[in-house]
This record gives sequence, structure tokens and C-alpha cells, in this order.
Amino acid sequence: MKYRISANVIRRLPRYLRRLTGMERAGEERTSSRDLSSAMGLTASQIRQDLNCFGGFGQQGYGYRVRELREGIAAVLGIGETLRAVVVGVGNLGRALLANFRFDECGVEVTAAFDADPALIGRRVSEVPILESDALEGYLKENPVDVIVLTLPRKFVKDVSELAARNGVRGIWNFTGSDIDADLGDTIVENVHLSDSLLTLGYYLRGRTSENQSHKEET
Amino acid sequence: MKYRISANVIRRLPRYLRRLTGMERAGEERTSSRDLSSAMGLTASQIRQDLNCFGGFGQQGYGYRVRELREGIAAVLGIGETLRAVVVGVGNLGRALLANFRFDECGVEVTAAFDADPALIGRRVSEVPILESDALEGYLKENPVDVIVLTLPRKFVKDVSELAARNGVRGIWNFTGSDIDADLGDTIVENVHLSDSLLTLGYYLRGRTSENQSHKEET
DNA sequence: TAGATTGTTAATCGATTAACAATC
DNA sequence: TAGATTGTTAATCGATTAACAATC
Repeated sequence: MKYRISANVIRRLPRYLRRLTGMERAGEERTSSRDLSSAMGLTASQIRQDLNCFGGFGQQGYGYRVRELREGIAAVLGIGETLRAVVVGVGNLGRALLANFRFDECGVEVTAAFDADPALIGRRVSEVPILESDALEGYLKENPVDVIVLTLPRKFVKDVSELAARNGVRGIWNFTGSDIDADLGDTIVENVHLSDSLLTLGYYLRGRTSENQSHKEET
Repeated sequence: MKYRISANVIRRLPRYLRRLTGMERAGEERTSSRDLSSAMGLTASQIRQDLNCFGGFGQQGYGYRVRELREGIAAVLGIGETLRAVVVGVGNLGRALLANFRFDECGVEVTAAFDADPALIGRRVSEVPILESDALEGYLKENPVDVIVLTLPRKFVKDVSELAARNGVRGIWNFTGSDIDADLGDTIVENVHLSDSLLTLGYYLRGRTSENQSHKEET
């Protein structure tokens, strides 16, 4: 087991997990670094290195048991230990996440959502109650909340982030598209910058015309 | 100007762009690698290296003109050359993107959206007309479409992707959460795997309890 | 001119790949 | 046993950082 796992490795774990979950659903019981390698576009060597950061999931001469490996990675990611989250901003995007995103598969439970629109207050989306946004601070003080999901307009980002960090929130999943420029102590921000993703795609597409590059990438 | 620009550099360009756009709005005219460095959490050295992949935006002894640099990066990303896109799937997420996402700022124009729900056909979201999903192939044949935005249920992903690739679509912006396992020729897939992002955040949050690591990251 | 900051080369560091002994 | 594939060490490659001459 390595001293410190690099962020590159961590960011590949969800991909392994996804692949393995798919294999398990398809009834595959056994795999190998070579097998995963061809399916995922990584080298077999890298896969073995990655998996070995967390101890021996495999068996020499045999490979890996799909289920065991999936469970192992899920455990490393800590999916079994549920995190509590609230969604702040129930516009189209907040609703899209509440309605369609499988928080549970990430080991996250959404306990409430907040919005300023009186028409939404008291309603529920996928069981989750929508509360008045003024009630957020009180809610955070009364309930254990690990993560806030920011799906509100940019102008509120700074205040809400600081409020959350002050009230025990340790992680911010930020969909606002703006970077959070605030003093949050050791609260972690994970940005989902959709424009970064689209701009990157655009770069490679436009490059095609003149240079005809080849590329396949992951966000 | 370097022979081949690494993906790492390309993925930082949108961040530079975002920062510079903010500075420009705030009326700042001048900056330097050191200035950007402290604001963005990169080393000044790396910033100079990155920017130099695309030629001399700066001026010795002075630094960079914010506007000039922003325009330069926007040009590298090709934002001026508009790409045509269609959104396939007008559920919550499709609507969220159509209603709130600034495609224009990425140099992308959405010309149509497609859905199977008869109740939606003929309506518009942010000017964009919603068409019958059966009409997609015909539309692609008649109109130049560079990118499809996939915001539909997973089970349709494979067929729609292949159909698109066959009909001249060069890029797929994939929000379905599943990897696209299909023969797409040289069509580029850019995945937005939200679960990867949340799982990564979760990993670092849970790690906190036992190890108290420090971390700040970007998707 | 003196001070500042780039562009760029060289040094370091870390991540990926290759190789192979261990072993199932 | 022979064949396969891991775990792991060593080699390579690339990315980041440091240093500094060029020059505004």
C-alpha cells in the first residue's frame, strides 16, 4: 500500500467501478488487467499499478474476480459510508439531478433541497422536500450535512458557500460554472465546469479540419 | 510553438479563459504569470510554459494584457468558429442545458432538440425547437451538425451515437453516465460523468476523518 | 538606467510503461 | 507440470518546476 495515492489514480477509480459494474451485470465473473486494458484504453501495466495501490485484489495466474474487485474499489471510494447532502437551487438543473441522478450509487443521500421560489416550497422531487432557502442555515445547524450541491445562480455562490463552510459542510459539489473564490477553511470544492468540457471537445473537433488528430478523452 | 500540445495543457485553457474573462469584467487590464499563479493555484512557471505553447502573448518586463491574452486563448480554443449542435433528449437535464447553459460562450450554436415525448414536440426551449426524435436522422442529413448533446436514457445511447456518427456528427457530448461502447469511427466523445466527480469528492471527504488530508481539485 | 517579467533551456520530479520473478 | 497473470521493481517518458538570459 502506497504512502500517498495520486489524484490521477483516484480519478480513475470511478471508471474502473463503472466498467466492473457493467461486467457484473453482464454476468462476467472473471477478468484480467489485459481484459480491462483493451476495454478501457489503458495499459494492462497501469491497471495493475493502480489496483495495487490498495492491496492485492488479484490472484496470480488467474486475474481478478469481477465482484470482489468491484466491491474492493467501492470500499476504497467509501461508498458504503453514506454522506448526507442537500441541493441548493431547484431550477432545471437541480431538478434534473434530484430526478435522475443516482446519488445512492455514489453513497450519498439527499435529505433536502432549498429554493427561493415560493411556488416550489413544500413540494417534493423524488421524495426530497423543497424548503425555503432562508431556512438553509438553520437546517445545517440542526442536521448533519456533509455536502452541498450548488445548482443556483452565480451571484449567490459566495455567500452560500461561506455559510455552508461555517456550518460544518465539508464538501461542495459546484455546478454554477464559476470558481468559488471564498475562504472556506478546509472544505473541499469539486467543480463541474461544463464549459471546460465543451470547450475541450470543441478544441479537438476544430483541430480536425487542419491537422486530423486522433483523440478520445474522459472528463 | 510546440509540436504537439498535451491534453493537460488543453484542459487548463478553459480555466485560464474563465479567470481572464472575470478579470476583464472587473476592469483589470494587466496581469502576470505570478498574479495568475496565486489566483489559480498553479506555479507561475507552469503558466508561462502553458501560454508559450501558443506563442508569445506576453511582454517581457510587463506581463500580459488581460484582453489580448483572453482573446488569444479564445482563438486557440477556436471559439470564433461556431460549431452546430443538437440536443438529443429534452428531459430535465436537456432542458437545464437549453435554458441555462451558455453554449454561445463556447462557440456553439444549438439549432434543434429532439425528444420522443409527443407533448414536447413543437415547443421551444430558449428559442430552440423541439422535434420528433424519429426526425433526427433526416435532420442530420439535411443540416450540418458538428456535435450532438446526449441527454437521453442510457438504452438509446448506442443507437443514437452510431446513427450520428454515420451522418457526419464529429463530436458527442455525453451526459448519459454510461460509456459509449460503439464503433464511431473518428467521432470524438467527451464524457460528462457526474458520478466520477461526486465519487472523487466523496473519496477525499471520507479520507478526512482518518487522515486529515488537504486537497483542492478541478473537474 | 534599474526593475520587472517574460520566453526558454535545464533540472527535477512523478507517472506510465516494460520487464520479470513469484505463484496460482 | 505448464501456462497464465499477478505484484512489484526498474526503465522510460513526459510534465512540472527552477533558473536565467533576453528584453521591455
